[in-house]
Amino acid sequence: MGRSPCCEKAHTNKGAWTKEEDQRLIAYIRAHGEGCWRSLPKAAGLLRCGKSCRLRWMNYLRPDLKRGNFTDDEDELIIRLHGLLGNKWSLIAGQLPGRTDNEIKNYWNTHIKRKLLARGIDPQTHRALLSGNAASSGDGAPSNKATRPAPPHPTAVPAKAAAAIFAVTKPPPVADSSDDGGRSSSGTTSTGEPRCPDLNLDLSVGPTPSSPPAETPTSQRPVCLCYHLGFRGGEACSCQADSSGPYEFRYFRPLERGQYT
DNA sequence: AACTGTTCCAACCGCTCACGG
DNA sequence: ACCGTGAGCGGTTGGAACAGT
Repeated sequence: MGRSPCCEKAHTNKGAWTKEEDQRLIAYIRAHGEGCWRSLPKAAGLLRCGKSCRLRWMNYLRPDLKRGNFTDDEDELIIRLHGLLGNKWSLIAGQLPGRTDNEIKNYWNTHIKRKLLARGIDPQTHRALLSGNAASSGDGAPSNKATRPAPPHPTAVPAKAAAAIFAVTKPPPVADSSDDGGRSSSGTTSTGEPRCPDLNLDLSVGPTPSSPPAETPTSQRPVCLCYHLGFRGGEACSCQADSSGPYEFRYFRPLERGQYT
């Protein structure tokens, strides 16, 4: 049995891509678009595995990629999303336009893990580490955020549930976005620029935006995802919550390709 | 300057998922 | 319902770049 190999290994290049290979791949995708990665290498005249072409394009050559350092906002969002989703890098990347799953995964393993450990937080469970090697290390970690309690259910939600959470839904009415006082997760700064220009999420939990819950018992109310992620009290979302949880919830939607630059 | 250890990231590998026949 | 195929995902690795001695 066994799977057939994804490509003819004997005649494929491996390792770092050359500029010429990059140019060929870019030119081909510009001309024909993405799709059918298996046949792309041959069609594009590349001695590469289709998977390798896809990876190179997705992680490095795509024109909408944002290169450069992660911002503090992105850091915090990644941490919270990881607390909710676990190692679902592609889902996390879906909420960070211009960032790739591979990039986020690398960044997590090289930076954020260490950052959390310095805060005294276990990067896998998002719970406080046992005293002894805890946050007191004082290497400059922000204090407020370090003391935020871990989410109630820190382990990853099942993949399908996670995918459902991030299901693309109909965007909310435009008028709705104008009266949130710039306090949503994609709010604006005093200069009118988006405070978090890349965080235009449309995460739906429960009913779709077109059918908001009417009279729902508290225990059955849909949970605002930004609330779940810790953006509360106007920190980054305008959900109205009282001691029993959020009454209103916002729906976030990943930007369509081309909506961001 | 030379060597060694560490960090970081691009790329690979193998597995699972989704879909069409 | 089942099976085969292709796409996508997450874990891991190799090696270049950098820092320290």
